[in-house]
Amino acid sequence: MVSRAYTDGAKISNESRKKVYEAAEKLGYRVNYLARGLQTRQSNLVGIVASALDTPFRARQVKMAAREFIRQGYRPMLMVAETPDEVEQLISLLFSYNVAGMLITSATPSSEIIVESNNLSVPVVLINRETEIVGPDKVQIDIQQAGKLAFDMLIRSGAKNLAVVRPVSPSFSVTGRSDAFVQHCSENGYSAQVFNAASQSYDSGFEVAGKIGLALDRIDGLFCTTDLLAIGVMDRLRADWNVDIPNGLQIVGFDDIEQAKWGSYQLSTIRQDAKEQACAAVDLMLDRIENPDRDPKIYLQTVVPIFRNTTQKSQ
Amino acid sequence: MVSRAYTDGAKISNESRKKVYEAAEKLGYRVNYLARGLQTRQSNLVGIVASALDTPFRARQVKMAAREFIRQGYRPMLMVAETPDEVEQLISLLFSYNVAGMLITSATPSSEIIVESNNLSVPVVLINRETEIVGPDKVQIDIQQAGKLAFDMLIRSGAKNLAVVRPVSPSFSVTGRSDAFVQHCSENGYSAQVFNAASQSYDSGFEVAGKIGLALDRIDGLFCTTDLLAIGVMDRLRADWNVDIPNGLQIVGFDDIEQAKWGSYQLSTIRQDAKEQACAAVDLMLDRIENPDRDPKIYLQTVVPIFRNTTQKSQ
DNA sequence: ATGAAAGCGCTAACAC
DNA sequence: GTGTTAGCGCTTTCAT
Repeated sequence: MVSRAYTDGAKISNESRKKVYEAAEKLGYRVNYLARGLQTRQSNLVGIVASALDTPFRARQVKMAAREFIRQGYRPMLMVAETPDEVEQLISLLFSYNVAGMLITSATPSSEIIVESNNLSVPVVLINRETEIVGPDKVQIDIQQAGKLAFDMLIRSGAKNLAVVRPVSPSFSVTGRSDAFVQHCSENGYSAQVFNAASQSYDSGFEVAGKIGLALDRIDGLFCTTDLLAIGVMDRLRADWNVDIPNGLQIVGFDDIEQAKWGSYQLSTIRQDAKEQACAAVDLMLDRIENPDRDPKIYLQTVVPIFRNTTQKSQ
Repeated sequence: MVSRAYTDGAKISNESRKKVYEAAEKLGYRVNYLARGLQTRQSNLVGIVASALDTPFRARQVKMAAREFIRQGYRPMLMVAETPDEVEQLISLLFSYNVAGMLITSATPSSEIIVESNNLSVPVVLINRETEIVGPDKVQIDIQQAGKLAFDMLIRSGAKNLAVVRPVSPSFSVTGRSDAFVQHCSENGYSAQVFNAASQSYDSGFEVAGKIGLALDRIDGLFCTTDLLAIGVMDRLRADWNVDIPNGLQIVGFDDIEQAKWGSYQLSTIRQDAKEQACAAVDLMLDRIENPDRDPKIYLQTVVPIFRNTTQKSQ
């Protein structure tokens, strides 16, 4: 009886429904969605597994994903995991909550856990992660395009001697765009010096800039694979080597985080749209929920050039 | 039988337990925590209601809270709300998921919803929000101490003519610390000019710096109520007025976000520890869950001075 | 349109 | 230590 009042399209008179609502109001009654889910055998809980949540790009990505999930009637549980081990554990936990799906934007989970998600048939979508295991849908930037774009931006702005800064630890998206850049350079008859940074962070950029400073006479165009790296590099290069950017060195970053616009940097960069990414990911998941047996899809995201003041005006 | 295998301290032989586990492994069985919660009438779901998740300080705060919840065996649902209306809606939603409690770090919810949470007896903890309604536990910075500290830092560094930048829209924590600063100035025989910024953001800082630039001859010490404001102010003041910081103007920020350390800023600031804040909040909530009838508590957080390069060395 | 009963996956309580 | 049963809050089905 009460149940029908809260079920759309159930057979109940408006009169009764109104009565139920009034009584509910008085008693502070709420439908228990968890119990409902038990019966209907579906859940509108989803999981978001993320690392480095306090990093500008990731924060934006997660915010957008959470909003979109909520907008679509799903409730995201937030799992923040830094290490691969943690990722595994938390994913495993999510299984026990009967999540309708999960979105992963952190370390890539191991193949076993992906297999498990296949068996339990909970949809997984990976953002900017690579894995050979089939099953999960994926949202990825077009790393080839990204590499080409970085090359084009620097060359068209007049740079001739190229270099790239990338984190040491391999990652589909970040070292991937570096590789694509290098490859594109050599295909076009340029060589690119590569600098390895410890991670993707500002600090790593600041640190590796020590090495870049030493090589300044052989470089006039630098692709930094994340904006944070770029900003760290800029700060160090200006402070310790008094480098004039863009006249002494041109820099292109990647991500287009909020800070790239800041007056001290005005970084020319390549934007990956966090909102588009997040929405694509939840769309894929919802689509998979409706249609569990379809083949895995990849949403390939196009990346766009943003010219600010760390590159020279192209003629 | 199966149930006992997964219940700590249940009467079951190790042998049986092992058998159950093995069978579970083979079948891919998982305990359904939602169903368990239905029976035990308790849930380890909690809600985190946050706005401006893509802002450095908030991102860190939410990350820490989520991690701490997970560590303690709770599962946070993330609700991102920008407007007060959204906050209400999402809180209301959370009630239907039988959350064990909720942590709010966004616009302050209206009193009705607080009353409702009291009635449903779901613990609420507010971070840096004020409300006259009793019920919720609170974690707050000590705004009096904050105001005094900002004053002391500037005065001890040799500033004589003080000013403060604050967002127009009143907020317990942010305009509160501004008010405390102004009050503390006047108690000590100083006057403080106040500049109103549109919001707490970098852009607002950048914008209001237009007005500050005009008043530069009457100011040598500036308290910016958030680091983002401070950074925006610095960028504009350097670019358009060529101000020498700290020799021409000393600046103290608030929060100690990651970017405050960056080479271009090296902002002297007042740190509120996001991790401490988050942990205090979840502690309060868990304590309230165990002891639902205790009186509301306030955790008053002490704030600490960080001297970098936007203030002069005190003698 | 309404009432009654069964059952979702689980635990608690009571027998043995 | 183990088997059985009732019931958490809900929806669904089958009567009425």
